[in-house]
Amino acid sequence: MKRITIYDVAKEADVSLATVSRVINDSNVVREDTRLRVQQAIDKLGYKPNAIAQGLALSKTTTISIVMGEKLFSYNEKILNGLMDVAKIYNYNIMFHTTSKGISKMQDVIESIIKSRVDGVILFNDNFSEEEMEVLQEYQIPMVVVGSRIPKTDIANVGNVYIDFESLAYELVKSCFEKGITDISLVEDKLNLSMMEQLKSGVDKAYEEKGLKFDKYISYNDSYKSSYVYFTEYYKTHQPSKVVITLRDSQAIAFLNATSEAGYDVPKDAQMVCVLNNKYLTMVRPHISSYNIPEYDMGAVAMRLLTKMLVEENNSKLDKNIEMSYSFLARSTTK
Amino acid sequence: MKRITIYDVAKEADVSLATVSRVINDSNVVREDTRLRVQQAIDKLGYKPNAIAQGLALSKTTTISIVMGEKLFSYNEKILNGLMDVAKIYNYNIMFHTTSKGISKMQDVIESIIKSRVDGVILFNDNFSEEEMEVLQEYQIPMVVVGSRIPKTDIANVGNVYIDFESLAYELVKSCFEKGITDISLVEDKLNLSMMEQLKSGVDKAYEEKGLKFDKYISYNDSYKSSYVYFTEYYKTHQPSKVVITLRDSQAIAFLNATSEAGYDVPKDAQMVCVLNNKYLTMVRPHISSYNIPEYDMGAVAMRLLTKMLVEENNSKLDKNIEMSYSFLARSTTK
DNA sequence: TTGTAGGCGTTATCAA
DNA sequence: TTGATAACGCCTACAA
Repeated sequence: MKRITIYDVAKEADVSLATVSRVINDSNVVREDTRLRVQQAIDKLGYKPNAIAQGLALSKTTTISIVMGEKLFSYNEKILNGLMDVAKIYNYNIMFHTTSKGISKMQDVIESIIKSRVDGVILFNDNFSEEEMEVLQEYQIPMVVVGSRIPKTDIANVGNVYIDFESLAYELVKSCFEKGITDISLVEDKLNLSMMEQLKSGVDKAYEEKGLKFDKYISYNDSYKSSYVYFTEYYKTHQPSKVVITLRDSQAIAFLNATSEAGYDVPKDAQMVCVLNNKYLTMVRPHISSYNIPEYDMGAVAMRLLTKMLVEENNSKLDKNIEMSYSFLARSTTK
Repeated sequence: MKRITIYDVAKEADVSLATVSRVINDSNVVREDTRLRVQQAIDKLGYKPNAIAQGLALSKTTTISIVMGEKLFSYNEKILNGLMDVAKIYNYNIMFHTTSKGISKMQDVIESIIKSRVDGVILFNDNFSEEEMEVLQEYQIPMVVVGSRIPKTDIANVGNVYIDFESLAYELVKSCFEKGITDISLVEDKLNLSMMEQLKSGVDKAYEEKGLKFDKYISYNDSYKSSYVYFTEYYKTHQPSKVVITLRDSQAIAFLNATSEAGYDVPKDAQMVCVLNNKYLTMVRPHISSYNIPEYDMGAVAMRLLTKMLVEENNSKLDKNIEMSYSFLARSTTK
C-alpha cells in the first residue's frame, strides 16, 4: 500500500495541494464548501500529514527530548508524569533518552538529540556534566534542567526548575540543633550525586555555623541489600546516630530494618527522615518521616517553562529559574 | 547562527554535497584524501546531519515508539530498561508515549504515532484495545506487544513477547490443592486488567478441573491506602483465606500489614504470594514470596524482535510470538 | 479564495 | 571517484 500524501488528497478533492495544506493547518481563508470537500477526501483516504516532512519544511519538529538516568524510582516517575501531561497539552512529541553507566554515554545522547533537531530538551539532574550542557548550548537548543539547582544560572536558553535541597538539609539540621541533637548521620545515595552534594553542603553549613565539623557522611554501595548489610554490620561496633537522614526509600527502609533488628528503637534511640517521599514510607512500621516535594508539579512547570522559552525566542524577561517549595511530613520516625 | 547544512560542508571542503553525503554514510567509493578533507570540514563546522531530512529522503526515521501506561511501577521500569538498551545498540531513537485516564486517550497517541512515521511500535499491555491495534495495522506499522499474551496471534506485522500468566496462576493454585488448600483469594489490580484477567482465568481453570467454583476475587480501589483499609475492614467480619495471591507489591504489603495487625500470622494463618517481584518484597517482614520474571529480558527480546521485523520486511518464518519463562521464589510468606 | 513554484536538508540515480 | 539533479512530503510567499 502506497503511503498516501497530500497530493493524493488534492487529487481526490480536486484542489491543489496548497489548499489541502491550508485545511490541515486550519487556515481561515478556505471557503467552507471546499474545506468540507477536502476533509472528506482526507477521511476517505485516511490521510495523516507526515510530521517528518512538516518538520523539514518548518524547521520545527514539535518534539522535545527528555534525558534521564535509567534508574527511575518514584521521584523521577512523578516528574516524568508532569512532563508528559503538559507536553500532551501543547501537542509536543517526546523523544526519550536514558543514560546508564555502560551502554550509553551522555555524549551519544547529545549526538542524537542534535541530529534529531528537537525543539528543546529537558534534562534530569545527575546525568550530565557542565561541558555537556555547553555542547547543547553551541547548538542553541533551549533546555531546562529539572531536579536540583544548577550552578551556573542565567545562561541564555537554559532554564532550571528545582528544589533547594541545600536549604532543606540546612533547616533540618538546624532544627535538630535546636532540640539539642548534634549527632546526625547523612546516608549517601550514589544514584543522585548532585542532590546528595547539595544536601551535604546544607548539613556542612549548619555545622560550621555552630562551630562544629560534620563527619558522619555514610557512604557505601547503593542497592538495598548492601545498605541493609552495611547497617547491620555497622551496629556491631557503633551506636546509631540520634538522627539519620536518608535520600531515598531504599536506604531509609534498610536503616529501619537494621536498626530495629539490632535492638534499637526508632524513633526513641534513633530518629530518621527520608528526604524523598513515596508510598513505601508508610507501608513499613513505623511510618517514615519525609518531605512533601511537588514532583509532578516540577515536571509540569519545567515543561511549561520550556514551551514558553520556545515561543518567546526573544527570551525577554522570562524568569527561567524557578524554585519549588517543599514541606516537612512528620510521621512516626521523628518526634 | 545559521544551521549548517551539507551544503556548507561541501563548500568548505570544496566538493559537491553528494560527496559529503557519501562520507557521512560511509560509502566506500570515496578517495581517502577527499574523505579526509570532508571530515575535517565536518569537524570544523560542527556539522551534524539533519535526521529529519534523512527521514524524508529515506522514508525511514530510525525511531520507534514506545507506548505505556503512565503508572510505571518497577515491573514496567525494567522492561523499559531492556527496551532502551537494545534500542541503543541498534541506534534507534525512542518516541515515548504514555496513556492515562483523562488527559490522553490511546487514540491521540495512535494519531501522533502515525504522523511521526516511526518505523515500529512497542506496546505495553493494558493500554489499548483490539480495534486500536487494528488502526495501527491499517497503516502497516510493525509492532510488538510486550507483557502478557495477546488473544489474536499470527497477525502480520504483530509480535508478542509475554509471560503466560494464566499457566502461572493455574500451576500455583494446583500446587495449593496438592497441599490440601482450597481457600484461596486473588486480589485485583486495576492497573493491569489484562494480566489480572489471565491470572483469574488460570485460577478459574484449576478450580473447575477440581469441580469447584472460584469465588474469592477481591476487588476494590487500587491505591495502597485503600487496599490496606479494605483488608483492615475485611478482617472485622472475615477470616483470611489460607492463601492470598496478589499481583503487585502494594497490595501484597497492604495485605501483610492488615493481616498481622488483625492478629493473624503470616504464613501460619494465611500464606501469600505476590506475582510481580521487586525489592520491596524483601524489605518488609516477613519477606514475601514471589515469582522471578525476566522483565529486563522481556524488554530486550521485544526490541530485538521488532528490529528483526523491520529488516526482514518479508516477514518470513520469523517466530513473532515469544514466551518467556518464570520461576517461583519461595520466601517467608509461604511454607 | 485558490493555485504555482521554490525551499527545507538529505539520499540516490545517472552521467561524467 | 565525483557531480548534477530528481525525489522525499509539506509549507508558504506570490500570483492569479
